[in-house]
Amino acid sequence: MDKDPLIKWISIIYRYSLIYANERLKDFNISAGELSFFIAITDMEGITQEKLSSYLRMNKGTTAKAVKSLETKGYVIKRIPESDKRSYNLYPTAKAVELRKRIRKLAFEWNDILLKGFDKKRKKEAALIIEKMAKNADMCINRSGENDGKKDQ
Amino acid sequence: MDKDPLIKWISIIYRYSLIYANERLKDFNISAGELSFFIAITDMEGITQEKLSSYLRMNKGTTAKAVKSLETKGYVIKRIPESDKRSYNLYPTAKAVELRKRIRKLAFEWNDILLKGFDKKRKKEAALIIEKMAKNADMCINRSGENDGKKDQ
DNA sequence: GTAATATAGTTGCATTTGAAACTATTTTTT
DNA sequence: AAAAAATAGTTTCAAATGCAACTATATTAC
Repeated sequence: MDKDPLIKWISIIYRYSLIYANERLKDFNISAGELSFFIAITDMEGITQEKLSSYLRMNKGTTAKAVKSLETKGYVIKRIPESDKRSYNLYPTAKAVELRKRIRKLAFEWNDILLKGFDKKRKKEAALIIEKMAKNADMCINRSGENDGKKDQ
Repeated sequence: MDKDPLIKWISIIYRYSLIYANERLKDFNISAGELSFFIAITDMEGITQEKLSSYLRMNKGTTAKAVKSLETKGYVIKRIPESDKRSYNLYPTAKAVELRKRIRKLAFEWNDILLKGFDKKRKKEAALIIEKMAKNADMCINRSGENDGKKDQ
């Protein structure tokens, strides 16, 4: 039954997700690694890199590189707010906003592939389980997985 | 509710799994990336790199590098079988066999962390769901997710 | 039995990512 | 307000991985 640890399957899902995303995103000149950043920035205009890192649980170095790349590609604009000159507010360009729906759709199509053969109830269950597992992992690594990485509501 | 695609959570679980494994494996001089290879080789003595790649759904280049590293570290021995001089049979060294139980335990401890707060039934359900999702991904990318990556029946 | 094809592995290059050291700014201490 | 600490980003290095081109051996076709 569980002769293989979960990490084996998680690893497969993750790596194949990247392969899928890279393939589907080719036309947009967006890489798989940039996908989550693209979505988050178009969803939360003005977010800082710090918040973005915490939202996606990404290392801030990784965030810096992804944002710079999206900027170079013309999808993101960085603006230094008067209130804090150390930070950037990140805004999607018109070009990014225009693509937003298509990119999101594509990301959710992968959900459908992963959940193929699941009935509605199990789909919901799967999403809850995955999210809970991620929060458990977060809690273990950061002792802070209880609020989706956002400021506490 | 599902404003974030599953890939966001999968990505977190995967990346945090690596962080956890790297930390826990430090003393053994085994890296997180080598973990699955280590486990598979100690479980299936004599397996070829080809089979290993297909079992773990890893690119064969990645497999080559991981195996070479485990060989350098003294955990794996490669033997060319008479039957096919292109291939290698991979065997764990005594040192690897000795560590096997501890390494496996450590990998499964991560399962417990991921599934913390799940009752027995939901744990089982979670494992099934994850495995099914991986197979769905595999089917999508390779059209071949129905037999655990082993030789086709 | 040679030529063509397939299979097993390796290597070089690129991308994704984390860690740690670094810079610059802001906040806190005293 | 100067010193110390915290915060936001950047950069360098290394690991994990996929891909594509490559070598070597085996199998299949003709």
